[in-house]
Amino acid sequence: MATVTAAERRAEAKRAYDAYVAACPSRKLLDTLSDKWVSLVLNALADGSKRYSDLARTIAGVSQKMLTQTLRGLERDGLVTRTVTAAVPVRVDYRLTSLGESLLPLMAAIKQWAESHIDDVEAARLRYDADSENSP
Amino acid sequence: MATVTAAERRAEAKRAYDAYVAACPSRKLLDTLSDKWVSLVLNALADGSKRYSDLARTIAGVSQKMLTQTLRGLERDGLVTRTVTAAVPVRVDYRLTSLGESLLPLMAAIKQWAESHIDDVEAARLRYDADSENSP
DNA sequence: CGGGATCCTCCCTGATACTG
DNA sequence: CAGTATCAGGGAGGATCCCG
Repeated sequence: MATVTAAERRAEAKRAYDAYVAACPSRKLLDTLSDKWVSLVLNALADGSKRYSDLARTIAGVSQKMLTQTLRGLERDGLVTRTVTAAVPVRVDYRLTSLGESLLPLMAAIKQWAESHIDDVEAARLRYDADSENSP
Repeated sequence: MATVTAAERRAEAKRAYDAYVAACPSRKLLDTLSDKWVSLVLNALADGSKRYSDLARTIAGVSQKMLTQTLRGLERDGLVTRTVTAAVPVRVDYRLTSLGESLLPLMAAIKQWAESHIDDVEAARLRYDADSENSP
């Protein structure tokens, strides 16, 4: 890589995806990944396929509308597969694709970080709010 | 309201934070971390402190309202520090705290994943949309 | 059981203007 | 420069009803 001209570097920089650019597709993808329901759904599918009702039970507080909407988006983006088993009653299973599984460790890490650092954050909030009372 | 026994309360207290529970503080923290601006701001502060205007320039498309609001939230949660330098004109610098730095690798990984897998996702979308045209 | 369709309500967000 | 204040609109998201 010794002979990389400045022009080549400029061309590369121009071509590479950059999530800081508002119009860049990767920025929009980052926006969708930064959805509260996406991270929870992906984590919920960590250990194999789950039925729709299983997901709804695991992720407390999600409305069926948002769950369906989130799953549709993930399916469209190739992160989960949707399998309908014709039976009575109908059975629908969701499972991570290999692409989804490549993302899972990152989402799991975020979720875990939130659960293990919430104490630090709440302590910081108390300090911040206490300071705010004295200034105005 | 159901009666909650002392044993139940003890069991609840003993249980670790679980982001799947809607009322759990860690769930709310996960929600704030799952904010499109939060991930971008944290990434923008990766290599040292930055001024307000630097951040606004780095993160294309953010309104000053949302940037300020996001920074205030991050400051309150103890993820960034805000330093005002009395001068003309005023200078305000933002920097990650150690807590914020512990989160940075995770956010950077997400951003990088988005930039490197956007092609796969767009391909999946084309396939999904193509299939949808044949069914209705 | 697993949604689709509808309605309705905030709040997120984007301009715009002003200040220290 | 680094915000604060205010207003308006648009879409995200919840609740409800219904169907295959």
